[in-house]
Amino acid sequence: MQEPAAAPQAPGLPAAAAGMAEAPADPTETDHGEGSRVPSSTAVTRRRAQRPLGGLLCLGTLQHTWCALHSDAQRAATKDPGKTQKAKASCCPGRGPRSCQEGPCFASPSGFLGADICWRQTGQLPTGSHQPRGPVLSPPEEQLAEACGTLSAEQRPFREFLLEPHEILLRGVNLRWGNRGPRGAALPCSRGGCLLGSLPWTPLGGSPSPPQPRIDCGGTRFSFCPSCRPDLEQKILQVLRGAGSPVKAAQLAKDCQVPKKRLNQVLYRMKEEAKVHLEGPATWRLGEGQTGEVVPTERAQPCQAARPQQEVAAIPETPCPQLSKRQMEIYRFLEASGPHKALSIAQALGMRTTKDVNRDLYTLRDRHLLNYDQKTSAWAVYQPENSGGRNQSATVIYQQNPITMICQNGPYSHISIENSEGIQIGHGNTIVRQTGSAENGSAAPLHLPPTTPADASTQGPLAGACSPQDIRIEKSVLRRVQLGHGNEMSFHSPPAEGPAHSPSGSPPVWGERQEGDVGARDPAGGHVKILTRDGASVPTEQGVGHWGDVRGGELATEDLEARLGVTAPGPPASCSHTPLGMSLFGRRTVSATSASPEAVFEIRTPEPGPHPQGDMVQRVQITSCFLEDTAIGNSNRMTASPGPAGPEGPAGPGDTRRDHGEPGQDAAAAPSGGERPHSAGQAARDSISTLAASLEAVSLESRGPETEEDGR
Amino acid sequence: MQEPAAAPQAPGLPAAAAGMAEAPADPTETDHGEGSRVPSSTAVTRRRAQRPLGGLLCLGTLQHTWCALHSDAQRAATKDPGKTQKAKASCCPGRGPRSCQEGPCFASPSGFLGADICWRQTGQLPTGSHQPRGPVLSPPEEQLAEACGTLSAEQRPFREFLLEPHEILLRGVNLRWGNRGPRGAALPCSRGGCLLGSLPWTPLGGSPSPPQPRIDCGGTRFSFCPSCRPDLEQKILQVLRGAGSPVKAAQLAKDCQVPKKRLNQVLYRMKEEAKVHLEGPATWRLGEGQTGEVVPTERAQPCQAARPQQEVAAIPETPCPQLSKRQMEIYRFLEASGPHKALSIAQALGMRTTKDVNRDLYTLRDRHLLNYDQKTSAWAVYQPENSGGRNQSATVIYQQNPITMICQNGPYSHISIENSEGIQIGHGNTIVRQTGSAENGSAAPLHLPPTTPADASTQGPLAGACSPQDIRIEKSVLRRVQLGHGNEMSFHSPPAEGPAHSPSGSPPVWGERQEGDVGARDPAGGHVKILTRDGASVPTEQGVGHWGDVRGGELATEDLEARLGVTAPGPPASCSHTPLGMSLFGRRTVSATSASPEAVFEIRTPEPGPHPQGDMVQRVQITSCFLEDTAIGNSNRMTASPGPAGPEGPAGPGDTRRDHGEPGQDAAAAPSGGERPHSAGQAARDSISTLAASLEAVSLESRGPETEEDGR
DNA sequence: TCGCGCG
DNA sequence: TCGCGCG
Repeated sequence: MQEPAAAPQAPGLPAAAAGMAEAPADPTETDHGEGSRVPSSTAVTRRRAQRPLGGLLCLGTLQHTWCALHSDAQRAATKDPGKTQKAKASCCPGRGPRSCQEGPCFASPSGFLGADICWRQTGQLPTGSHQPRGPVLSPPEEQLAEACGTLSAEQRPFREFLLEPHEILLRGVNLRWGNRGPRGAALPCSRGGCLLGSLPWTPLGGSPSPPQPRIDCGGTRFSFCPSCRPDLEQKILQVLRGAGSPVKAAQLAKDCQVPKKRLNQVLYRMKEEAKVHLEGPATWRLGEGQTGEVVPTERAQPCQAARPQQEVAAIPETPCPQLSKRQMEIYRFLEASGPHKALSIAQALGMRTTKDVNRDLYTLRDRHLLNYDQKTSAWAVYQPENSGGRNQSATVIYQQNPITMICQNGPYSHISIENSEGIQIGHGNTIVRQTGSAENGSAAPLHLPPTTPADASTQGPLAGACSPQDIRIEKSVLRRVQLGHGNEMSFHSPPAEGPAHSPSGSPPVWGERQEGDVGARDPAGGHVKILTRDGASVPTEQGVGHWGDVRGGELATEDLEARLGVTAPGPPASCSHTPLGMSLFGRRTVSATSASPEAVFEIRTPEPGPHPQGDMVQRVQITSCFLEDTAIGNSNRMTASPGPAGPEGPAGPGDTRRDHGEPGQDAAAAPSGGERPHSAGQAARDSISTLAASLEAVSLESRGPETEEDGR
Repeated sequence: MQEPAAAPQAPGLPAAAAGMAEAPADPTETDHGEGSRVPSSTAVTRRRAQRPLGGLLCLGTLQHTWCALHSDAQRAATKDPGKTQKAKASCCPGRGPRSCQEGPCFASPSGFLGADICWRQTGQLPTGSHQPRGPVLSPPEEQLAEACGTLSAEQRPFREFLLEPHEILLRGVNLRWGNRGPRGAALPCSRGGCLLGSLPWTPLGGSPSPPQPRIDCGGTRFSFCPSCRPDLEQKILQVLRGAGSPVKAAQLAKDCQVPKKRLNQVLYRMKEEAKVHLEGPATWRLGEGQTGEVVPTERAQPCQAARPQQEVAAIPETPCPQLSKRQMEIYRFLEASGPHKALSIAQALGMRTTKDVNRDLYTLRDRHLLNYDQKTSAWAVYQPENSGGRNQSATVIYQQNPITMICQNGPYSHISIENSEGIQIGHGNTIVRQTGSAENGSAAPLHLPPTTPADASTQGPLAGACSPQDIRIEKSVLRRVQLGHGNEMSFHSPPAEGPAHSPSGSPPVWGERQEGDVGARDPAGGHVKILTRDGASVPTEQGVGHWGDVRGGELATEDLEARLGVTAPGPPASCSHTPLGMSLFGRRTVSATSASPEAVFEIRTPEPGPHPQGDMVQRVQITSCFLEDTAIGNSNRMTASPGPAGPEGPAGPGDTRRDHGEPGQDAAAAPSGGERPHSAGQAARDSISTLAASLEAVSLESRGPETEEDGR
């Protein structure tokens, strides 16, 4: 299931995506003067830039990414030490690009700050056996390196894949904050702030004349959101010192790169503190006692010195009035751990009574960052109900863990996933993984506890209780993914080797392709639409292809096809004029013209109400993905058993089979033979049939690019 | 083309939707004591409530509607009198609900102001022949009546269709401003301002203790957005007069119910004009020559007194279950009039002190319905900052004109359209309409000037210049619609009669249906996805039906089908197992189970850049629509010629054929025979072939509900 | 011109 | 304290 640690050069997908073990980076490539370990498992999570302006980033469209803790995961983690727990790591979470104007910036209690998901290990690791593919524990160095966008040797070929010009890599990057940096170098600031980064390949231009706090690492320089710069006071003093004579406010604002209003706010406060003196109208000089020592906030970081300043971020100046540290902690705690009463919050943050937090709680509520539920007396991160539709609550998963459980805790949640494995999206899902022994021993099984009856009871058809979903999956390798509600996943075998595991060959590149790129594989989807109740159609187009000859050889093409469930059930849909690809995955070489393959699953479950427009909609859009063991739908069940036939059978300690006496849709969807050990192919078919049953019917249609209809 | 004026009872669609001529309303139904003509052509445009709370409206999702001037239209109108010109009719255009906080409010040059699109005829009308189906010129009476939401006799049956509980009718209504009102009554103001209104079924309630400018009509009371009140100058003078002594600015702001900033803006301008004098710091008195006359601004409108409030819809007073009536009033007031301080709110709602409203205000804030700005002490409807990309700039078109030209001036503009006719969406489009004589003479041709070369020059493939579009069309009758960029529309025949023209039969109801609803027609779409370049697929599902036996008989089913373009070009896509419906329209009777038919066109045009994900996307979603003469795509051309063979040929004075020497996609898309007169069917095919050519290929796939694939 | 920080 | 309109 995991790459040999000794095969660092092995191409393929980014390690985290492919579930590879970390490989030592090529020193010539990754030595940034840091000596910090560059994680080869950097699974870069992106959110597409809403609107590129002139080919450059349009920061105005970015949104903060955030993620909420899956309550089940939390519960499980509470019960079972040794589980990974998703920690909160958000910069102005849940708010838009303008949020820095008003909103707070957060740092995690541990000092981490960023937009992606951190993982925190609670309890003990599985003894010795745990070998994270991603930085499960997010070691500071790795975290930083990842945030810097450093690519390891084997990742470098995928840079175009990982980071494309029109896409945003990170909004708030995950940089440690107030902790020790690489090699123990102190990072510039200890206070919360908004840290934004430019990407190496998307220089926003502008010469970095005024020195500003930044962190350079791996060719990427991250700049503070100027208005948030926690060192503004120091910066002012520095400028005044350097000038030697009074400085006009306008000039100060320029030098400090903050709006004049924000500058004045600080200046006048400093004036009260006699740190500066208002020499004349809008003219400032140092206060009387102010002379000497420069607070070392702007020293270049170690990695910076060694590296030319190639990339300078021209980040718009946006004021960012900050929350207090306490408020940030509260917010982040609630964000990560769900609703809590005031007392619990206080205690969780090391305080004693509600008085210690109430003021902050209400302040946060007044700013619409928290919500207070009178019924339960619980405080929770406020999630706007209407969220402006789907795009609001975009959840970008920084896949660092082999198994991600995502709970969409708001209506119209939007999840964007790449290169994940073992994913369940929906409500009431359970996942049981009995990983067989990996090929080379570098990967150790990660045991998740068996599904408890309580868990199983939540898995019924949840149409009424579920909220619309908008899920986009792009350019990803997904293994063992379940989308929908009430799914159940149980696999006991390592996933078949996909392109990510290819020990040789070219990396998959989904961007622009060069012809003759022999050996490159382009997993291509198609336009797919699946509807329940009203029937289902799964059209695809020319992008559909096959990765049939998978290197691992474990799965035949048919198996792969079956796993998506587009062919297995019933008579296969076919259209007369298409080079029909019945599989959404499989390896093949495609031409450069096969851009924008896309698959959209739209699962509509009409609500009980009278109006059809009230349908619960689950929209799943899959683009250029490699899918394996994927179930899309409601109340599905996935059981991928043997594989390399580990000692534990599918009905082993982690047996999670559903109660087949359960009436209704679920029972119908559950194949009778689901529990028996199967061959890999058989297991795949089972999983797929479950899917298909739930979806009622699936059909596929596709056209080839060469089939042109000229409109006459 | 239009209903006989003598058949007012004729059901069918709302008149504007069907292009009906106005029919005299049944006096017993429509006599509101006004004598003002009630336009039967009120096409109600709605925006669906983002999230109903408890099945009721969630007002928190409302947004201002806005529209920006189409530069091309403006330019053309400047050159060519006689053209309809889209007047700038924006309330704080391009800005959100909070825009009134900061931005100016605009009035159209002609004095129209509102959130919807106003039309202004420049030049001369076609002599005598002009009989608007909608108020082409937006006559004041109609404009006002429509804004009031009055429904005519024949519209009343469709009220449920027009106004559904979960949907918002209007955010900002289109009321004339500074022009004469119904029966020539002067409307309050002559300057730009923001006029927002509540609807009859959502009375603002409360007694208007502090007299404020408003317009009452048809049971609806419209209140000025105080901050925008165009009579602020008069109000200031009035207050200063009444005071007799200098007045502090703070007091003035209170009395005038405007923020001090806005007050000062006016005051200092008036000071320049010597109308007021700055007596001391923030202390004002009348200017030297200022004494006397009061401008009559606040008289109630005539229609209020005489009109019984029969049209009050059965919408609960409190849209949100837990909100009190008072809270609703507060919310709606702030929603309509922008941020206000508590005192202003209290006064606006007929109370006296902040104590009267503070409790509700804070309650609403705690529920994240309102926001309190400490800096300004202002309360405002809380709008989450990032409200999610696309939905932010929602443009709701209040269709009042047979021809609407919409320019999406922002990225990710979202347009929601219903029951329109002659629509072009995109950039650089032109529309030429040579309506032939209608069947009953009630409809007269509306001549639009021929396309100027300058216009045509803007119609090239505009992929690079266009921004993504997200267009949803629901439950609409669309005739002569072009979606895309650079389209050209030219039709010389009246549209075929659709369901809207049915002289008998039931009105189309797209909501819940009762079985046995014989004669009712349910235009059903399907899931459609059209892609360019990468090929195109048009899957539909069982909702696809036929309106084949159109009453007018002018168009055969095939023609209708062809006009959508799913069948005409190339070999029709077909799948083996489907009761394939190749037409997205056509009349048929459907069962109650055929909910949620939907058509989604997604037109991707890869940007010049190397990466396909940077594609410009035009997403068009069509649900339950009757489509006719519809072109979707880029740089298409529509020419629907003869019909009742009017004297003007298709190449008449309005000849707008494109330059076929134009290279590239456009030329390819233009059929060679496009300029010759055709039979209706041929013309339709032409239009469709153009579409299809531009779309490269279209395929269709669909499944019937009875075809079940059980997943094995 | 402008100083503006303002709550 | 506050005058603030400011672009």
